Amino acid sequence: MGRSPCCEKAHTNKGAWTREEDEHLIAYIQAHGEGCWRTLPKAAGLLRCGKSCRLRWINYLRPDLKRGNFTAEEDELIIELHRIFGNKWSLIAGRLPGRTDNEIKNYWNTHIRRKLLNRGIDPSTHRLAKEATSADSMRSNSLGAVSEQEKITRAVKCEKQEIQFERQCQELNLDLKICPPYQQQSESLEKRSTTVLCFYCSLGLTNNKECCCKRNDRNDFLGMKHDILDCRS
DNA sequence: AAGTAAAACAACCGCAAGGGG
DNA sequence: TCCCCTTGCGGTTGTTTTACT
Repeated sequence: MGRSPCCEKAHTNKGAWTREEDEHLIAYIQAHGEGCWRTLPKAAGLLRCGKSCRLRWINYLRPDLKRGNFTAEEDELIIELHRIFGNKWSLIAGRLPGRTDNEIKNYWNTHIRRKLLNRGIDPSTHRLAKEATSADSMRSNSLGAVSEQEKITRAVKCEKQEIQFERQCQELNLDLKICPPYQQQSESLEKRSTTVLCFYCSLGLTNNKECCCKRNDRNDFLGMKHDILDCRS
């Protein structure tokens, strides 16, 4: 006795959704809201698995989705967020209104990866490919015919590179606590909530010289307002 | 115009987390 | 506390579209 399958595979459709199925799903969710995905297909008269319905709704049918090409600013934002979060597509999607994790993931794999590679940047580490290669080889090479003194020298060099990288990360404000980072006590919430962030401040690059918003509050890390991390804003 | 390769997009699958009984 | 169920996530695969020869 294992757990029951998520759906009766013999009686469910697979593959591309038809217009009719889309209409059924939209109509049902508009009437009843998003609820139990497991029971939804039957209730909506769909021969689909609940997971499939959920995916279809979230990725393509939701009314708040933004279709169309990614802008250059969205590109850069995705790159910065990926540097912070890694392959946490849902977290990244949470900072890009109207975009889904699946959409971003596909876009990353088909466009941005290549774009970074063309820039000589390793997409997985966000470091210069040469730099990453030499750092890695320095680590792996330690078994070769290298003197103890040389090993120490290389280790120190590696350490320095890592410290430098960490400093760069710190500039991004990686404090991922639920509460926002340090805030000036004198600021009022009203004032903060109406401030529009520039691209750099929205990423937590609070001291970036490219900052153009010149606002007083530079602590609304990734759009966190009023002490709440709104991942699906 | 036809065939092929590459790119882009859509959907599925398996797993893990969290909640409730 | 444990077990089961549901949901959500990330990786992967399959299909369609576009570009090129």
